[in-house]
Order: sequence, then structure tokens, then C-alpha cells
Amino acid sequence: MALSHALLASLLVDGPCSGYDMVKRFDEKISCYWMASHQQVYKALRELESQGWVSSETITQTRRPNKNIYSVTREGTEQLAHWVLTPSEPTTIREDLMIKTQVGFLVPRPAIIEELKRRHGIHLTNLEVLKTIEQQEFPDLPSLTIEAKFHYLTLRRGIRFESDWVAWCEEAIAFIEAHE
Amino acid sequence: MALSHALLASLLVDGPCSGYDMVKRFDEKISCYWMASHQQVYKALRELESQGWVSSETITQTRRPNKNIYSVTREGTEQLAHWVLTPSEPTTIREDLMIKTQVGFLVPRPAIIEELKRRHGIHLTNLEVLKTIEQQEFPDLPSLTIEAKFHYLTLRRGIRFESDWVAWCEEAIAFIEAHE
DNA sequence: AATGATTATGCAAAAAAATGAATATAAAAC
DNA sequence: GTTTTATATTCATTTTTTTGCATAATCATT
Repeated sequence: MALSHALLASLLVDGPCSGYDMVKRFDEKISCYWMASHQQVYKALRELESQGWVSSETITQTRRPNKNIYSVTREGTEQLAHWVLTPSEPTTIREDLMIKTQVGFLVPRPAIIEELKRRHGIHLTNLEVLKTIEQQEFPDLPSLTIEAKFHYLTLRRGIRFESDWVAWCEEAIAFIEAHE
Repeated sequence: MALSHALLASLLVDGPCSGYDMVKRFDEKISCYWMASHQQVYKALRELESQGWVSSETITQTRRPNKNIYSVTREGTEQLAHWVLTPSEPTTIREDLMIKTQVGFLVPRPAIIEELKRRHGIHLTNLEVLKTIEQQEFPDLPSLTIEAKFHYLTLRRGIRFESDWVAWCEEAIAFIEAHE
């Protein structure tokens, strides 16, 4: 189950946090290549704790509900390192938009163009966010620690991913509009 | 459930087929942006039939087990067209390799480099297959029917996707090797 | 003073996906 | 001659993900 490994990785790299904070980290989806609902995250953290891979400390708060701060244990770190050494296959692609593109001829041309433009906008926005982070947090690459360099590589993956979507959307829109 | 729509789209674009053939279409993963096991496919086809979105005809064979050939019904086509008109959000990314990259500093440098090279090889192979199809099946773009053009666009998405992975792997390998 | 957003966590059910096992025939490879 | 691969489908179990519901206090806004 890679979700638990994603949680361990985040706790290790970005520091200990509560389930609530973890959900926010996932939602921000920056440098994070996993999505999960809050129900999944809370459950997985409890399971990780019962396995001994994370430990939690309850912070009693008066003005807010109490929160459990989770940290990776030594055993959790070892398990994570072990998992990193196992090969992983490319994730299966499941992309609604590609099915829709395959049968785009079923609907009026403007409808599919509109959807492609909408997607173009989404990916362009994501791209701009990621590029801003790149400029602000990684101004001088050679000086980075090895940890930061690995973090930078995941950011680069995101930038490429979003750029690629933007470029494909533009190609697709132009191609369909050029038909006839 | 987008799996059922993927099945409808394939039956419509690539023609009626059996569950067995459908699994092969999925496995070939060319111009197909969905993955499914044979258990999933057979189940989904039965459900689609009970909904009336596909119909099946049993072909009695003597030298082979009998097979059920599924075709999209008029209602199935309408439903698919209707679904195409609904907006779809980008698929959530769940990529093991990115988690591993995030915490790549936990393992010896050569181990992570090896994994990146392995992934590079996988995507390079995929890319070559897709590029061959592009050249063979789409030599003259302007002359294509609109159906073929939409099909071409999904192929282009695949080519971009694999190219992007190849490029990132190369960038990542070079970047890590340049450290220190 | 009421409304909505934010912080913080949890249970339960349903849907979807992954995994394991099974059947049966026949052609092809070793 | 035996094993492997291909054809063709199904059932059952487990895991994972999604969706809906629930609680409860505080902070900011109208």
C-alpha cells in the first residue's frame, strides 16, 4: 500500500504533523504525487501507528480540538528505505479525458473544444504555481542539500507533467479547429 | 464509473468484440488510457448488458470455447455521448516513483540511479512503439476522418506522456550524478 | 445575532480495483 | 510426449478508494 509510504515520506521530509495537516499537504498537491481523502489519511495514520511505523503525541488544545501529532519511528524509516529499494512499475493511466477524446466525434465540435480549453486553463494554473515555487525555493541548485535535490526533482516532474498537458491541449485544440 | 465508458468507447471505435478481445485491447495499451484486469472487464460488460447499453451475441465454436460478442446499443451510444459532455477533472496522480524520489536520499545513490534507468528504459520502449504506430497509421494527417483525428490525438497524448517520462528520467539521473 | 468557514477527527457503507483460484480445449513449442 | 501458450469465461476474497454522514468548538463575516 503506497499511501502509507506516501505518509511516511511526508512526515520524514516535511516533518511531524497531524492528520489534518497531512490532508492539507495532500490537497496542496505540491511536490506530492499522491491524492487521498481525509478518511483515508486518518485511517492510514492509525494503522501505521499500530504497526509501530509512526508514533503519535496528543496535543491538548483549549481553543481548538485536540490533535495527534504523528512522527516516523526508526522502524518506520527503515521500512520506508526498504520499500524505496523495491522496483515499481509505472502507474496505470486512467484518464477520463482520453476516453472522451477517443469518441469526441459524438458531440458537437464546440463542446469538446470548450472542455479542452477548460483543461488547458487548469493545467496552466497548476504550472504557474509550480514554476513560482521553483523560482522561490530553488534559486541556486548546486548549493542544495541532497534531500533538497530529491525534492527539487519531484517538483520538476510536476512542472513537466503540467507543461505537457498544456502543450497537448493546445495541440489538440488547434488540430480539431483546423479540421476541414 | 469510467471503466464502463472506456468499454463503450472501445466497442464503438474499434468495433464489437468479446471480453477476451477487450482485455487484449486494454493490455496493448495503445491509444487506450485505461487499465483493467480481465475480471473487471467481464464483470463490467455483463453489467452494461443488464443496463441495456450493450447487447451480446453468443458465438458457438467447436474448436474454441464459445464467446460472447458485445456491441454498443443505440442507448449505449447516447449515454456515452451524454457522458462526453460532462466536464471531467484531471485524474489524481498516484506515482510510487515520486514518493521514492522524495526520499531517495535514504538509500545508496547507485540504487536510485538504477531504478531511474530501469524506468527510463520502460518509457523509451513504450515511446518507440507509439512512434511506430504514428508513422504507420497516420502518414497523412489532413486526409484523416474526424474519427481518426480524435484517435490520433489520443496517440499524441501517449507519445507526449512517454517522451516526458523519458526526459525527466534523463534529467533526474544527470542531476543526481552531478551531485558533489 | 446568525451564518459560514476553519480546525480536528471519526464511523459506516458502497463502489471500484486488485488478487487468487478455477475450468476447459487446443495449438504450438521444446 | 510433455510443457507452455493461447482461447474464453467465471467466482470469490481482499484491499483500496470514494462517498455520505456525524460531531464540536472557534473564528471571521455580514
